[in-house]
Formats: sequence, C-alpha cells, structure tokens
Amino acid sequence: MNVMNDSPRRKELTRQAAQLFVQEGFDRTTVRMLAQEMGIKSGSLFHHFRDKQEILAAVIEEGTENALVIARQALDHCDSDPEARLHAMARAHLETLLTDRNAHVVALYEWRRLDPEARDHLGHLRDAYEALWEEVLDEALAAGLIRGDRFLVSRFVMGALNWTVRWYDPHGERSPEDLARELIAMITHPAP
Amino acid sequence: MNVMNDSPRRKELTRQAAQLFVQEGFDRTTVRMLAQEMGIKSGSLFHHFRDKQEILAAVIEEGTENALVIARQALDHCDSDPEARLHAMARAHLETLLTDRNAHVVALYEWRRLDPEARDHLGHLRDAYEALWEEVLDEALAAGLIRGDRFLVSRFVMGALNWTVRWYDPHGERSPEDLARELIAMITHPAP
DNA sequence: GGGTCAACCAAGCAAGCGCTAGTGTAAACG
DNA sequence: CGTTTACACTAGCGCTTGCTTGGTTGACCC
Repeated sequence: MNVMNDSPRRKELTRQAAQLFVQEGFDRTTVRMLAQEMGIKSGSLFHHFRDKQEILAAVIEEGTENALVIARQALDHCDSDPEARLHAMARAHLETLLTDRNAHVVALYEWRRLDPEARDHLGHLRDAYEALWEEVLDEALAAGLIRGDRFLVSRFVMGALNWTVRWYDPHGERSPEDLARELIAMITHPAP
Repeated sequence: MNVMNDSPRRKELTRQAAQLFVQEGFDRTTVRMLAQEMGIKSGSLFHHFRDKQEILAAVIEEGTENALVIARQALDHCDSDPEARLHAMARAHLETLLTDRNAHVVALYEWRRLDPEARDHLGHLRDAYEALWEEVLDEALAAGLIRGDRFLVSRFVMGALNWTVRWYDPHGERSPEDLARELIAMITHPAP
C-alpha cells in the first residue's frame, strides 16, 4: 500500500468519494460502492488510502483547506472597514458552497466519524478558519456595528452560515452576494 | 410483531434509543446495542418496532411533537407584542434542548436516514413547527423590529438556533433565557 | 382452569462488510 | 538489459449486520 501522498489521482478519487458520502452518508457508503464510482475494484482502493477512515479525512481536509485559502484571499482583497471585511467573509463562505459543497456537507455531517487523530489534526484547520471569523467579528463589535457577547455572536453567525448547506441552492436565483448582504443587514446596527 | 402502538414501554425504549443514536449515530448503532441498552435480547426488539428504521422515526417524532407543544404553550402564555413573542419562541426552542436534547440531535443529524414515507410524515410535523416561527418573524418584520427578506431571515434564525445543539451546554453558565435574549438583541433593530 | 396476549428468548440465516494476500502488467529508471 | 514502481486485479477470510423463526413465560380474564 501507498504512503499518504498528494497525487492528483488521489485528489480526484477524494472528490468522487465526497460525492458518495453526501448521497449515502459515510457509514452507508461501502468500499465497493466507492470503488465502482471510481472505476476500479474494491481491493485497488487500498493502494491509495490506508483505510476507509483515511478517505473521510482526505475529503474533509480538502474542503477545509480550500475554505481557509479562499477566506484569506477575500480578506486580503477587500476594504479595511469592519463592514466590508464582514461582508467579504460571509461571501467567501457562501462561495465555497458553490465549488466545494460536497466536502463541506461531509465535514458538517460526518465529523464524528473521524478517528481521534484525524479529528485532532482537522480540528486545528477548522479552528484556524473560525479564528478568521472571530477576528472579523471582534472588529465589528469594537466598531459598534454588532452588539452583544462575542462568544454568542460568533456561534449564532456560524450557525446561520453553516446551516445554509441545508437549504441553499447555488443554482437558484439568490447569489452568495445576496445572502451575504442580507445576513450582514440582519445582524448589524447603524454606527452610534 | 406488534402494530405501531403508543405503549409506555415503547416510549421508554424510544428514549433509550435516542441516547444511543446520539452517541454512536444511527448507522453505527446495531440492533444488538439497542437491545442491550434496553435490557432485552436483539430479537425481542422487533416485537416493539417493525424494523430499525421505525425506531429512528419514533425518536424523531417524539422530539418534534414535544417541541411543537412547548412552542405553542409559550406563545399562548406570553405578551402579544412582536418582541415578546419572538423571545418566547427562542426561549422555548432552547428549553427543549434541555429536556429533549437527544431527540433533537437525532432529528438534525439523522434526518436523511429516514425512508421516504417517514420523511414525508415527519416533514409535515417539522413544517408545522417552522410555520410558528415564520408567523412570529412575520409580525416582527411588519413591526419593523427586524429588517430583510422573510425567507432568508427565517433560514438564518433557524440556522443560528438549530446550530446550538452543537455547542450549547445546558449545564453551563448560560441559561436558555440568556441565549434567547442575546439572539433577539443581535437581530432586532430599534423601532423606527 | 383453559384461553389469550404482550413480552421476551435462543438460535441462526443470508447478505454484506472492511480489508488482506498474492499476482499481473506496463511504464520509468539505472 | 534487469529492476523497480505505480496501479490494478482476483479471490476470499473472518466477522457483523438486520431480521426471522419457533417457542416459553407469566399476568390477566371469563
């Protein structure tokens, strides 16, 4: 069997696995189903991944890393006032749902299926992402743009955003831009 | 095997099943684990439930029905101004997490494991619950207490609230009352 | 005191599970 | 050239899964 590498082949297999994990759930997805989707036999799958768990970890890692990169880029390329930064983060978050939806759904639904080591490693990635949010929310709180307890505001906003994977249709009439604007409007108050 | 009845024994078994479904997830919970938790043998389980799916449906049904009852009571016993009603709903929602947490976690995480008929039936229950929210939110929007698109505001609020099952510790220092107040403060604007 | 009935048990079946072992093959390497 | 490497295959092991079957128990009933 192979080491944990980052071959393009593995990336593609990971993408296909994400698709199946979303459709069926991790536990219901068998290695035979995965193999068929990938166009190989089930035994060959273990040449690319140590075990089934590692496939799950790869899916979630991909998605979270992408989200982190996109969020950082968005913050680098926006105005520096709190509202613009808030808007950029919300928009970036929703746009990842367009490109990386499967991975994010898996991350949200199947997190508990990760073994402890993977959960630890990926937890740090997720924390880094949420830290970006807390930074931006802190600025908004300091500017009086948002009111309330830092901890709670952060959870409520993350909840509202993460929940979008349940109902948001990327091919519908509302753009990520629309949603971001609406969310910011809902939670912000005019400067004192 | 039995018909789908509402015996107290079945209610108790359902409660215990909810506990296990939360700990392990539906797919990972075997009928043997369920039986052991219930203090019976795995075969006996099918005297009370047609199959494993029906146990899941029973768990979710219980939780949703309770939430609906509690929300209706809260609305009946609060002031009639939009803010009070909003507050009552938020508080009721969070209080059900104290008493019925397991069932709600299962409803949120394992919804997709339901077969189509059960999903249809329980979907109506959930719609009734969400309709209460939309009614209250409509009043708040009409009163200018909240700004924005009705559909989106509703989803964002439901997201923030449902997400609480992920992080809220009912035995921590924050009461449902605290959370409800904070959420309302975040999304409401002073009347014009 | 025979009949009824919910509740339970022991035993096991057929299917499916994750994963392994051993092999084949074609390209890349020295 | 022979060797290595990456990737795929076949075959199947050992185990677990949801669920069924046929039978037992004890409380209650007329």
